[in-house]
Amino acid sequence: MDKIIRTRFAPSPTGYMHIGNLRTALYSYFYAKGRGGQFILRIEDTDQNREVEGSSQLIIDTLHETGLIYDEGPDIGGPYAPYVQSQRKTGYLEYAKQLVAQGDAYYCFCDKERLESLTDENGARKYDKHCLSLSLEEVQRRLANGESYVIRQNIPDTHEANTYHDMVFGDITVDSCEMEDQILIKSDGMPTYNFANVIDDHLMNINCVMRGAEYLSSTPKYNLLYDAFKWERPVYIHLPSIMRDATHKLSKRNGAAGYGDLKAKGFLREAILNYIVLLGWSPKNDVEKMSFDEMLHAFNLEGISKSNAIFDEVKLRWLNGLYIKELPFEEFVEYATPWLDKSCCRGRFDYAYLCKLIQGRIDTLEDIIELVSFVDKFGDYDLELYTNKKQKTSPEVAKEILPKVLDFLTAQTDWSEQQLHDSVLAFVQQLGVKNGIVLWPLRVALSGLMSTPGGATELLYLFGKEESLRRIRYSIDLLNK
RNA sequence: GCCUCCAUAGUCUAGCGGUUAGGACGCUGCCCUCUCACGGCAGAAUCAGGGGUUCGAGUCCCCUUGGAGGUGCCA
Repeated sequence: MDKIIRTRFAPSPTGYMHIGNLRTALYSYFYAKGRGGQFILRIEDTDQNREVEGSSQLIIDTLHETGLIYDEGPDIGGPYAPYVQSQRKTGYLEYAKQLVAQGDAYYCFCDKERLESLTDENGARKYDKHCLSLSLEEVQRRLANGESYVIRQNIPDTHEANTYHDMVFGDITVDSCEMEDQILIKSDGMPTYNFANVIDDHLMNINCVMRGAEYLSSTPKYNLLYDAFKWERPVYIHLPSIMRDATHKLSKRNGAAGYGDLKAKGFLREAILNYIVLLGWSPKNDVEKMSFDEMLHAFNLEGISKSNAIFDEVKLRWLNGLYIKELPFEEFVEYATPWLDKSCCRGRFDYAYLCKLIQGRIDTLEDIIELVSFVDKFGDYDLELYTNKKQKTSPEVAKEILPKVLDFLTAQTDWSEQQLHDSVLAFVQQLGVKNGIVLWPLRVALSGLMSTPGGATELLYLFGKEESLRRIRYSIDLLNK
């Protein structure tokens, strides 16, 4: 019987939820949950200097918001609690000591200066196993002296091929000589990521490790650790990076690299998740728009790409636009309201009607602000706007038509949307001209713009009778100047 | 420098020895239309280069080139 899959998402609390990390979490969640497995959250905060206040909560909140519900984690506990590495401190040193006793690790007292002297002309440095030769007595003596120390992994310096199988990249082989005797326990007593990671994954029964490809070449070192403890190695799934462009990783410094940044720019949760699941994975059936559930069931390892993917906000916008258009109207109004409050329409006009006009015309919620700004752009405008070849209109035509329209509208009592539409069209028919002859000049007269979200009759309704008539009169004056 | 990995249009990708190299974003054109947008249709655009292997290579191998990652008391 296959054992159940246990994956973990193990971010370090560095301040924000990077899109790449979110994708790793998504894949891990889908992989486990799509196969009846478990998904665990563990905070890797062994570097106390880099920890950013509040990050852990941000991670937890984002996971909740995106529906990546973990079975065990810092806030909900679980059978292997605690799920914050800094709180698990006690065990690591003991495990390291076990390795020392076995000869798989050793105490090192080298200071920074000596370490730096080992740096070669390329800036690379490989520890020379200097302290490996220290006698047991000397180590005891220096330890008793309270000298500062670290514990290093003892990796054979003979040429040995270390091979493991990665589910995405296939077999990876690294020569022992290429691996440095990495530090397991830092001088502050904390384990390094490299060590804590292995210990905790084993202790927490993690049998499937999904993470960024930056660990591809250091994984053999972790495997040596698993072997030294005689623990079973997990299944490895390394993921390619998400890039800003061909040569730069997506990062905080260059634009919207965080989930929160994207939300702030008016992207919807569903669209963000849908887009990033496709960045590096393909269902291979040409389907792109998928619900969370569909992604969960479709996700598989075969579809994971080996090469880095460039984050394309333009395509995200397209997908986001799709999601916005499909939003039930009431829901869209809810999403749009805060943005309308931030726009020049704040507190003016019928929000629901505005929403009706804009829902199909935006890709992000942020677009609302610009799209809706047309209401305030009315003023002196270029009369050439009345010239439209296709509609066969010109300033002259407008000058002739507009007063008639004004009279007609002034007499119009029913200002409901439907009535407005019907009676304006009936009026046009009565004049015996084509729709464009009236509608184009009217729309320009109402907006002073080349294009608007909504046509003439829609603008009439949006602005209301008083404002509409005011604008038309203004435009007639402008034409007569 | 050394090590590991990657390489199909501008971008995300399908392809797993025989295809008119498929889809999507973006772009261009047309249609629809009270403008814009939506929608519909059509189009331009890709196997990094060079060697092999094979009857046959985008697919397998090697080299070159380009790129990413690693080479931390960061994760």
